Amino acid sequence: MKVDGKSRILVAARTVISRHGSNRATVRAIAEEAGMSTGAIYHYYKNKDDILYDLLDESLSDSTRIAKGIAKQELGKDKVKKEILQKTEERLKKDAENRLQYHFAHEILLGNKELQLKFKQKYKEWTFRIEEILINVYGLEDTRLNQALTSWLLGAIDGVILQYLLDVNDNDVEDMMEVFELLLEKGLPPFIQLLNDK
Amino acid sequence: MKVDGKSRILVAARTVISRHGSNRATVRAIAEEAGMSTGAIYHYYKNKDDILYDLLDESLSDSTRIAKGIAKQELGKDKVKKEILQKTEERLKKDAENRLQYHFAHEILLGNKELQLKFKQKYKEWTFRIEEILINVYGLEDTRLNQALTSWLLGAIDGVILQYLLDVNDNDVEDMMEVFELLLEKGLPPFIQLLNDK
Amino acid sequence: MKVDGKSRILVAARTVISRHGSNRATVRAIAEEAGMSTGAIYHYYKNKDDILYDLLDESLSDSTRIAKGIAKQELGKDKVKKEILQKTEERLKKDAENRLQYHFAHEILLGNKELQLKFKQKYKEWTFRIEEILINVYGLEDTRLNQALTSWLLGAIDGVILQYLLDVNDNDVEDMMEVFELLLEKGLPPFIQLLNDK
Amino acid sequence: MKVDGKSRILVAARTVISRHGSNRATVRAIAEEAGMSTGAIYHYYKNKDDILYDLLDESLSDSTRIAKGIAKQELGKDKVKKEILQKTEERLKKDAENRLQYHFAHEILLGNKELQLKFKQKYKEWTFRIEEILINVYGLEDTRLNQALTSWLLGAIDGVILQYLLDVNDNDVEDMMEVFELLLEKGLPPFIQLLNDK
DNA sequence: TATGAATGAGGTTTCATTCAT
DNA sequence: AATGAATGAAACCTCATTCAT
Repeated sequence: MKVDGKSRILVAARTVISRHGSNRATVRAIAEEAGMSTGAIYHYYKNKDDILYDLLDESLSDSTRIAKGIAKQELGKDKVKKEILQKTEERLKKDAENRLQYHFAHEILLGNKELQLKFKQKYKEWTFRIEEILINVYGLEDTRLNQALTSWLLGAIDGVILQYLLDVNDNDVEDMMEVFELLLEKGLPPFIQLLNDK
Repeated sequence: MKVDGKSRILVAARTVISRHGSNRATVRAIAEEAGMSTGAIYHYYKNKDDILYDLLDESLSDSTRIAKGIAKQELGKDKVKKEILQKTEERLKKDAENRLQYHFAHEILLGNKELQLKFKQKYKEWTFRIEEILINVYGLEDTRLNQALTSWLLGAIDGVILQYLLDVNDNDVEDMMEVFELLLEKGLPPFIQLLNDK
Repeated sequence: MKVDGKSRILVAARTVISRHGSNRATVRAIAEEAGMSTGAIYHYYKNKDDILYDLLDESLSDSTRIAKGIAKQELGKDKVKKEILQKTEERLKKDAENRLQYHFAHEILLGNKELQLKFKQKYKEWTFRIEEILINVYGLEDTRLNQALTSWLLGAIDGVILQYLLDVNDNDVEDMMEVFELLLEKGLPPFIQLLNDK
Repeated sequence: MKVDGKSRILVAARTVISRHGSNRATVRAIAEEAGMSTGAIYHYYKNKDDILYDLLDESLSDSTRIAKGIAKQELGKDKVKKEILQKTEERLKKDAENRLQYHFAHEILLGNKELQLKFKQKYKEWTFRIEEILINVYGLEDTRLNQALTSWLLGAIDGVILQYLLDVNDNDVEDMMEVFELLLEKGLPPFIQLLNDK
């Protein structure tokens, strides 16, 4: 079955961006990886940014699907926690995907407004899903600090991912997850109670 | 008093890299900001990367000094907590400095080994300082998961900083700090107890 | 009724080249406008230049037909003058057609010999027609400067058309035509007498 | 004496643009002609258009200076006419300069607004100078059609220049000038009288 | 020390043209 | 007849770095 051009380019771009040590994700490099000429790229995409957008869309959709999946389930609370633990562990290990996301972050830092907007939108959705879970599973009430709490949780995961990408975190993922599990099981419940009581 | 060349260049580089929207930190831009010619830059530095290294050194030293300062103090526990809160709040607000650090992160992701090593070294030192504080202030014992815990704490702060840089975190810094304070005051003690009991 | 491929391409090319603001008349643009693929273009034409040649032929034939039409008519002198005035006014207003002609001019300036030859041939014919009219209507005799006079007349019209294309001529076409009419009616007769007397 | 970079580039650009048969005035070609690398060009000019603007400025300033020079002189009428004839003849023969101006015209046709504005401004000034001359030398009064008349005169010259550039005008410049002289000497006076009487 | 002109490799993008289907 | 994916050369431009002065 022939794979269509856009898909090939996206796969190649993802590969190139993720490749450790890859100097830069140039159009030339993407084209080479995709096995086409640079000109061919422009047959499918108007410009380089458009490739990035598609890639981001894909990448963000994945994350969102997972977040939604967990939040929407009519599972027992224990199952939800297990689900979160598993997905988080998987994410810590998805080097390529994480590398990609930080590539986007860098683009945004360089001033790419369009990318920033897309990212912000998705981030809002994620915090919303997390909040949903905290409410359903942990009994979080509607406090003034709900959003701040979810931001800290999301931030912690992102921060640890970055540590792994930069290779400055020597802990086994299993150890990190053990602490995380303890947090979810025993740490969060009383902490959320504190917030509710405020 | 004449400021020496290297200092001028470092200040200029910091400014240029941090400048919001500055698309690229070119040698030309740094030279211009420093009020010298591009050629002059190469009198003081062998190449552009060397500027980065010095800058990273400076930047990391700052952070380390703060961490050391807090850990070494023979202060009462309350004072230490206040110190941490204040420094953390300050850091969340130091846009330029944070932007700089993520610039380094990006360079490392692109495969700059030398930078990576320096970063790793410093990161080790930070986690050590944090652990020290957790031991002195919170009575953390020598558990197998000490390092994982400190990594989560450091990661959370880095992750939230990144959220602010990317402008995807709409919470006031004050709200974020309120949750953080609650964590330090009421959340951590029982959590550390759990770890000790394991 | 099916329109044959070449015609469709010519119409499309004319449209694209003439389109105000159209930055470039690419084969792709022509193909799109013609509702076919780029490949199809090359079924009908060996290369892009050949399209231009055909287009020029068409365009020049139009002008020539008009010139011939006026010259050949066994009309009264007044009718001929009216005819000239009307056709000239029409031409000043045909933005698309004029834009096309200056596109050809540009190609010639870039060194396209073939185009140059075709153009030259047609230009000769036009000056011949104009001369014919000057002889029949104004009684111009066979002077040494006949050709120079016709060149000035043709040149004036071309120059003014260019002014309009470049949007540097703010006069109403009606004002321009009023002066032109005065020239044809009252200015040329004595001037031609002068030439005859030389 | 060392020639400064901008001058060298301008001279080279002028040469390249003017060169008959030159396929296109690319930055590479200009750099080659100037004896520098393409990168060096960008040391002096932000982009290619800026070179064009400088070139146009120069070119237009020349024309304007000539127009001003003629108009401002407190010369006798005969001297002014001689001056006009001489300058016009010179211009018909300046192939390189004329080629340059039509290159600008083409850029404007492609939609370069900035260039268009500069051109329009200068064109206004020229028509003003011509009108001045017509008033001082030929006694033209303040009629409604003054501007239209000057546009025709300017247009005629531009049109004839284009004929020469395209090599479709086989007349000797001398013959063209003879007709032009006759126009200035004998043709214009009665024609302007007609306009005044309207 | 210092300048800034110059290089050259490499970036993104455009486009006429070819060719398997 | 027709498609449209693909090529490859060449366009403009950027930038770390070198070097004569």
